[in-house]
Amino acid sequence: MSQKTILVVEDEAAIRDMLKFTLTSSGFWVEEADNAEQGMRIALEKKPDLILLDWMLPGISGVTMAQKLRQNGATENMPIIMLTARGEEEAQVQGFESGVDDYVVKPFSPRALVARVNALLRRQKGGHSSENGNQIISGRMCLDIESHRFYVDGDEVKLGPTEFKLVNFFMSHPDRVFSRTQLLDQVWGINVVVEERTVDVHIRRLRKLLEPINVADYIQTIRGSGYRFSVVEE
Amino acid sequence: MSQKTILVVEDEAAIRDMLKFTLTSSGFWVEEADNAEQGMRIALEKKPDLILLDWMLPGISGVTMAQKLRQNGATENMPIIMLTARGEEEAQVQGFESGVDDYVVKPFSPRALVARVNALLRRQKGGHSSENGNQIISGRMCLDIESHRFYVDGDEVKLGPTEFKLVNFFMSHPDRVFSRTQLLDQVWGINVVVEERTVDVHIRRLRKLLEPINVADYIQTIRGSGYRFSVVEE
DNA sequence: ACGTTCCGTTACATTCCTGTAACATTTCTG
DNA sequence: CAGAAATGTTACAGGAATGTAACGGAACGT
Repeated sequence: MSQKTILVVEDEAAIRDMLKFTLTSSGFWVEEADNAEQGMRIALEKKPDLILLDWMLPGISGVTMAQKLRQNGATENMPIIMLTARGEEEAQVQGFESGVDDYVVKPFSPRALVARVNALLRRQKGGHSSENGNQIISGRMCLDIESHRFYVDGDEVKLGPTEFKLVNFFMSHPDRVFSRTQLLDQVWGINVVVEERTVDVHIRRLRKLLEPINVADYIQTIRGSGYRFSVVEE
Repeated sequence: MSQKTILVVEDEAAIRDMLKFTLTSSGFWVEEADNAEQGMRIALEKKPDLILLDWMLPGISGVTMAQKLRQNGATENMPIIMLTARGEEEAQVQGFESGVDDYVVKPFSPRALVARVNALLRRQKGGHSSENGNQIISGRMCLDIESHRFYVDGDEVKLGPTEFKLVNFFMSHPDRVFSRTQLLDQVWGINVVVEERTVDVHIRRLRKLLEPINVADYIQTIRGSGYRFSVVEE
């Protein structure tokens, strides 16, 4: 499989260098741009496999650029990860509306970022780790959407309907904290009204299933914020 | 393995470009047509490995084209994936014509589409279940399409018309979950309007036939999602 | 016309899952 | 350390999803 190209659009040189170092060490080829215009040009020329896009850019903002990317047929399906500064909660919502696939809040750990990048690339197509396009592989776990099966270390683990949806959502969005409300919206669906604590119970049920195989700590509690699924050790 | 050719028949240029980009990035060679006549011509000339066909086309519709493809000996067994819009899906009595191998509802994620394309191409070559001529062999079962007979461990099991179609569909699409609606579309046909629970009853009848020979658990219930045919043990 | 076979529907039985509440435990805060 | 807040944990009742059987009718051949 060929080397993946990642386009980094970020005006701060320090962060850009850090990103380049992190991604290069992980085996990616990195293209750089410090503003949206240059970013667009490189996106069209080099056709990167993924774009890391800063939310705040001088001139044309990251959101606007994301929208332009989505409108152009050639760049329409490029995975985009948005970089946002802390405290821009509204920005994140708006980011999703503009068709961004994921976002990362600064400051972030390099490992977490790489995990997110890999997850997104995996969703994009077959990817390095999986041959089959419709399965998500995360650490020792593997989720096959089509056959509706879940494996840990190659052995199947039976999941109930909600458990399956939860795992599916978590594995598609690794290393990111979700509040109970967000989980209810994403997994249960909007317009479904249930107690927030219901989430806890289902997390518990999932953990209980994963305990015997020692993968329960993939699901982490972020006190005061919600839950996070992560392949990275605590 | 040689490069696979995929014919895209789609009138909207934007979607066509997006498809071409997506498929090309995944290593396919793409032929394009913006109407059914041109599509038919290319299908006959280039003999693509797979056809992506829009449901709504100016002039001759995608459905009609699919039927014509099926009637022509040269194009008879080309895999077809139908693209349908959400609105049309409901208007045209959700689902699609039999004769189509798979369908994708717009808007779709490029990743999902590539996954479907790969799955279909894999199936064509005989992936999981081996198709020798007009026989499908799966585990202890063998379905002979020509003679319209069904064998388990070499002994014939008599199947009714619907049971035969069900088994045929399941054995052609192993290890994949289908909702009741999908099964109705695929096995009963698009324009047949029956209760969803009818599927359950026929699954029951099929299981009852397979019980005496202990192969009933090839058909598995995925609570909340539908049914799945699989050679794998429960 | 008669019997057979198959189909779709319905009604009822059963299984399994879910949401909630109640209580236990941990973590935070002053 | 005490109290509060957040989360872990368990049990249970109700309900949704599915299994199952029986009925009436349509299609078909005899």
